Amino acid sequence: MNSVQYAVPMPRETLTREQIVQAAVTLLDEAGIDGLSMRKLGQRLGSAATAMYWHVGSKENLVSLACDRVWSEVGAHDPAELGWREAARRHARDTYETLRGHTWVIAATGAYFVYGHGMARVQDASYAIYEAAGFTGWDLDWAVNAASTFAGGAALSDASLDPVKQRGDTAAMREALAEAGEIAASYPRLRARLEQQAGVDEAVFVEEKFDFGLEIILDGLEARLRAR
Amino acid sequence: MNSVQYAVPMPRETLTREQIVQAAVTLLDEAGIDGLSMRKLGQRLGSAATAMYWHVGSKENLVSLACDRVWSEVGAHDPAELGWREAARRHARDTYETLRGHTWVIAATGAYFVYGHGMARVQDASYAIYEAAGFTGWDLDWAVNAASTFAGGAALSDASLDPVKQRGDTAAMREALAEAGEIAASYPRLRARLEQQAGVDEAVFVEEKFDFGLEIILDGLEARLRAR
DNA sequence: ACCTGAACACCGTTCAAGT
DNA sequence: ACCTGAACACCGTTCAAGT
Repeated sequence: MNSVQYAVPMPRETLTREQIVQAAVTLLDEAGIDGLSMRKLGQRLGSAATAMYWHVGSKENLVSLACDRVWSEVGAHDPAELGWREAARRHARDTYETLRGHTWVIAATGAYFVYGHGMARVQDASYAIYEAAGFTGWDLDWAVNAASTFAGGAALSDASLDPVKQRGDTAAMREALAEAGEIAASYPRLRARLEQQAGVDEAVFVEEKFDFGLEIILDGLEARLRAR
Repeated sequence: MNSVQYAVPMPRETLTREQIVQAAVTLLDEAGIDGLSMRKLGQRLGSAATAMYWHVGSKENLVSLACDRVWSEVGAHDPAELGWREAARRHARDTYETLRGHTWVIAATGAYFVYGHGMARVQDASYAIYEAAGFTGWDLDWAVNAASTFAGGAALSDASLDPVKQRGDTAAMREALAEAGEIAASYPRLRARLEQQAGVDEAVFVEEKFDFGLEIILDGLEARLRAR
């Protein structure tokens, strides 16, 4: 009579670390770094908020895992096949695009300790590219750093607009934006540039801006190689 | 008999917006972005946490004001006096050093909308420098962007170690660091570089790394100017 | 092995009330 | 004009207890 002691666990599969991290990424993409809470995440997964602790240990670790999952999206670009400069170009663009799709990674990186295989693999790939270019020793570190710092900085620029996009419809936010515009307009050079930029397609603008900086850096690195 | 209706306000000066922002910067420097709370701040200032709302409106606005106070620390570097390249160099270094002293600005920039006169002044100064170099139109925007994106990216790199430094003494943190080391060591190129870098003075390392990247960018920009 | 619920010590913010 | 205290709706995390 009590052969079935409790609900059979058949249709209700057990929670997975992978599943939790995936849900966290989705929630972060939708609601930003402040939009993630263990309770909201639990609600989405249909379980208690505290169930997650068994799988991921802490919120910090969960965010770190989520970041690493994003880093894993960055593709591989073989310098032997493409030539180092083209591989470097694609690697940097790919990194930037990936971070742009998950801007909360920037805020997370500043607030939590983030490191994992995804990020390490991207770093290693970067070293492979600049090694193929001919850099060795400290110059190799510097070259890798110049390119990836620029990509990270570009992502930071984008991330700074994220809080606006996240709640752009509130009155307080519109007011803050208007105030920022007024401040910028009170500096002659900024006003002139804003007038020039008005009405330009932002997507194209951002793309060209990134490509210009990237080519500048690749030019500079190539000049260093020749100077040897 | 009731001529003194309540405590005379003589020695107890009134709270000031300036005072609150200053205390917030100090607290943020000490405890990082997660270390700031309205209650802790109120405690430091000897008043109720809710007293701050009258002066700064919200935590978001307070953080924005704190960031702008940091931006105000960046100095002015006159291209007419120093030459554009030296002015650009000092401007970028100054920006980087300032952000390095207040790494929470990076996390704050990703989580809140941050803009103010301090930041606008730094941008305007940057435009002045690259205008003096001879850049005009969109190239001027791109040149300003290349340099400041690199400085921001370098600050982001530093900020990523901030969570570790903030609570480096905990067992969980040491474990996380050791795990990160193990991960990196499993990639051949990263392991080789880590072995090379072991025992090098980190301060010098960081400085040289930044200078290399900066000169690369300035080289690249100068080449563009010549190509016209 | 995996999950729940209650509990704890925190948060940001609002608002009526005080001086 | 400026500040307090209580209150509200949230947090992350621990832990005993359940299945």
